[in-house]
Amino acid sequence: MNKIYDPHSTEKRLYNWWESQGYFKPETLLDKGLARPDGPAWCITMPPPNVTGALHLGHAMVAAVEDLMTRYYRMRGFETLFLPGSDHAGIATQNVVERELAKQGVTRHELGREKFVEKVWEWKEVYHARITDQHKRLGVSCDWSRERFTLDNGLSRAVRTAFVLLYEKGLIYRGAYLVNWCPRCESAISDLEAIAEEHADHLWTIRYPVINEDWEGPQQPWGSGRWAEGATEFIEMATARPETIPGDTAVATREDHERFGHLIGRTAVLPILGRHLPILADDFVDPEFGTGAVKITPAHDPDDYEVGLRHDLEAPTVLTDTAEMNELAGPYAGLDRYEAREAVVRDFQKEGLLLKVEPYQHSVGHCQRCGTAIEPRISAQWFLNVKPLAEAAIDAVRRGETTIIPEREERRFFHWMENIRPWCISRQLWWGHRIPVWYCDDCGEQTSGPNDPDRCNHCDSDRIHQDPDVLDTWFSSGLWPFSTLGWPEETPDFQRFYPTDMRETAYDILFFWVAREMMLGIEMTGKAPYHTVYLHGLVRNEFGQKISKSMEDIDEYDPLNIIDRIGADALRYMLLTSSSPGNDMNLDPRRLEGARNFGNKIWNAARFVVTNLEGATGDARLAAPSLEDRWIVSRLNQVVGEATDLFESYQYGEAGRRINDFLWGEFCDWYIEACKIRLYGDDSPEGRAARARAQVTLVWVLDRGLRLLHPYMPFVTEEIWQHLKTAAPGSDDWEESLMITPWPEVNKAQLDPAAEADMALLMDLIRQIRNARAEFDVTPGRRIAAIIAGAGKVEMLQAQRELLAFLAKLDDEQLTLTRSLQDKPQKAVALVASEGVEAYLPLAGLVDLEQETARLHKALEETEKEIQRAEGMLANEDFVNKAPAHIVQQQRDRLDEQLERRGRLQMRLAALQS
RNA sequence: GGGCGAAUAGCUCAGUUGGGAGAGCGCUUCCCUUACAAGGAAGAAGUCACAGGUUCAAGUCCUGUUUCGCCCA
Repeated sequence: MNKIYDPHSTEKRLYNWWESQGYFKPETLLDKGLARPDGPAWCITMPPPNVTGALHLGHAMVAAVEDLMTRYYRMRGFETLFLPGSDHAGIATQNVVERELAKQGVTRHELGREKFVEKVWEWKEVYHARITDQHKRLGVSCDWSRERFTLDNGLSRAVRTAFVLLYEKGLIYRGAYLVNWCPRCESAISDLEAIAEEHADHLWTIRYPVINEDWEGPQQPWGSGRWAEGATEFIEMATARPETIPGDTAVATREDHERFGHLIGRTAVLPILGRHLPILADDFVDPEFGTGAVKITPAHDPDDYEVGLRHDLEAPTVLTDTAEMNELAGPYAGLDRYEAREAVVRDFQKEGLLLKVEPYQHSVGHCQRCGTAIEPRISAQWFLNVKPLAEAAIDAVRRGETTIIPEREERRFFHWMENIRPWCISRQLWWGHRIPVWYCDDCGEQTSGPNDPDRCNHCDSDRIHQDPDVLDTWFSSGLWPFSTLGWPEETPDFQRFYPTDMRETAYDILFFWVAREMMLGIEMTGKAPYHTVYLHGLVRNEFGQKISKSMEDIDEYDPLNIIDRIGADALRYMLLTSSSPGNDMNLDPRRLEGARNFGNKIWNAARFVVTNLEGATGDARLAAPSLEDRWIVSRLNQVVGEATDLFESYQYGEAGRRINDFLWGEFCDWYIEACKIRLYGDDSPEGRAARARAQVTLVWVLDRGLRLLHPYMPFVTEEIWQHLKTAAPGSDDWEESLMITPWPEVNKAQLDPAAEADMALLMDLIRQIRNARAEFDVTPGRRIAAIIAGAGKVEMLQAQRELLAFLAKLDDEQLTLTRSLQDKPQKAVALVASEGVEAYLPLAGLVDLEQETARLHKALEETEKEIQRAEGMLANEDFVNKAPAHIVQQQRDRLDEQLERRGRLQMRLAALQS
């Protein structure tokens, strides 16, 4: 084994080996008897990444958490399936490919639908392969033989089946409603995909003339400057969107409006076009906003759309698919929406109808994928009435069929679900699942069904054509937990693994995806698709900024670069232990190094163990376990119990830190050091027996420690474990690989409180001696004399004499161990441990009386503080009466110990001063 | 406007039925001791944002405030 662990020479080799051995496949677990067909199964489907580009740290987080879970359940003996796949990501992928084409000066329309879709498939093949490779670099143990893609035949069949079922139930319907329209994508998008962004704009106050006895309408053409000549009454309103004026069909105010209320029922004249507009009363008008009157443009504003429905208004659409003014916009036809805005304002000014311009901050919806300002627009689209599905999903979470972690996300889930609106599922795109509905050119009716029809179901005409649009990507993603398992077929996988166990993803797609999976899962299968939703936070950079492709140091945050630099294990460990569920993480490169160092530390611990196994027989029976053996075995069992409990409650960060603390802080820092006595001991029969005992225990503890760490750092632990397996005697019955080795279980018989207490005392004593050595500037290597009064612990100390001398660097020949001391050495450092144990270090020539006195005073002060604290609590009757007995007892014990300690320190001080 | 989260050591973060404040990095001193300098030994460092309250006991529970961030409308 090399002195430094090298991930580069390890990771790919191990991954290929694991995969070639079939360890990622549930069948292999059954074949090897590691899981049973009648035993528990565990299944998670991977959130399918988009085939648009490369994986980022968010994906690395997904991979790390899900693979951790998977490896844990696999080791626990579940028939485990981590099912991978990717998403065609309709609008996102289409955009990316369109941008590529634009570089060559080609549009998709020039290419045509068929050719364009071919191009997208080419793109998909390249990036899909890349993403798969990247996932493998992260070490994910998913079953690639079951990999799925949302446009696969099987999944397309699931989409078709789901659509037809919902269509036949009447939950999917087509109609013309106001939708969010992206004029760049030339497609409708759902409410969730319209991202509201604050925008610095203007608010224009304008006025429309009102017909009265003086004025019956414009006599001069628009643009003459005399259009409103003669008008004597006006209604004023504020608008941020003057370009939509040609679409106005009413003006609204409130009945109680001071200036305009009396105009209700009268008729205003729409500038530009001269259309007659009723002046309406509607409570939606905010009297505080603008002038207290608003223009109503039902086809281009959500609020106005509602007003239009209430008052049965016409809703002329004045913008084209690409947000240019159409022929209904009169003189502005052909202008882009922003050019039109300027032109309209200019003309209003000219006609004396513009009253005021103010800066105005408001939020504008933008297309999630291309950032273009969306245009609310009336359009014929397909909708899914999700209301009843949402109710079932809410119910499933309320009943606890599905639990969301962290819990607060359940409240967000409920809030969104309770206010859900019909989901616009059609997209005017070319990349995706084509809507399985055919229109009849003769009777105009629709035909849909599981298979492509030849004829109209209604009039039997063969003159039918399919809807050109495709479905929202999230419609197919929403079927993911069961479509990937074979649904709608009752496949063995579906029967075995559905409902799945876990949905793990970032909280920012709770609505986009989890909500849809819940709704569609329950609707299609009658069961919630998983019993647990675990949501992790977003990965940000060191300064809390969202990591985006435009950042200068973006390469620093590329998971592949990080893996190249320090290995996948370090990245995984850092991601898994640096935050808690649902909370964002600021990635700190220093933590990455810490994680790498941890892996290297364990590597070197293993190197020590392995290199000290030469000549090992594996027969420990000839020597009894030492104190440190009993201690480390007891501690290992404790940690196994804690880690398992933490895993079961999804506290992976805490579990990872506990495992680290144990391996580094106890196994490496104390146990390995203690073992050196026996490993480097003599070759007598007793020496050999003791060595064998140490070797067996080292292997046993390291083996189990590696199992605990494996889900976090799969590569380095497997590599170490293989070395250990090769070197350790009696390892013939080990599994071939750590990843299929059982998760350790607590053996209560191995818990040894007495050994833990004795070891704690020894460690305390050793630390105090080391501390004194440092304080009195003892040369690090020098062995010093010591006199130890062991009181009731003298036999134990006697037995651990060698250990004590070795770890505290005491000179064995000058080490005196007695029960009690009559003549205490004057020129010596005095140390007080628990259980009445005292130690004196006669550091000839080094101990300054003054310094020692000061040191003792400081120790005394600390003890006094402790005593006051405990006495204060125990003097409080309420505490003694109301606190649980064990807490009170704890304080009493603490007080006794400190009182005893104080007594000894005082005696020592008195002795020094006499 | 409504909701949620965060505020703990110089930095990045843990802290789960309420019971003596933790880690990594950084800092100070010492050590290339035959597992590991990506290391070892010892140490310094926090009014747990602020103000109230509940409780024998509050970083932890409740109320309010401030600052930052997110979600929804």
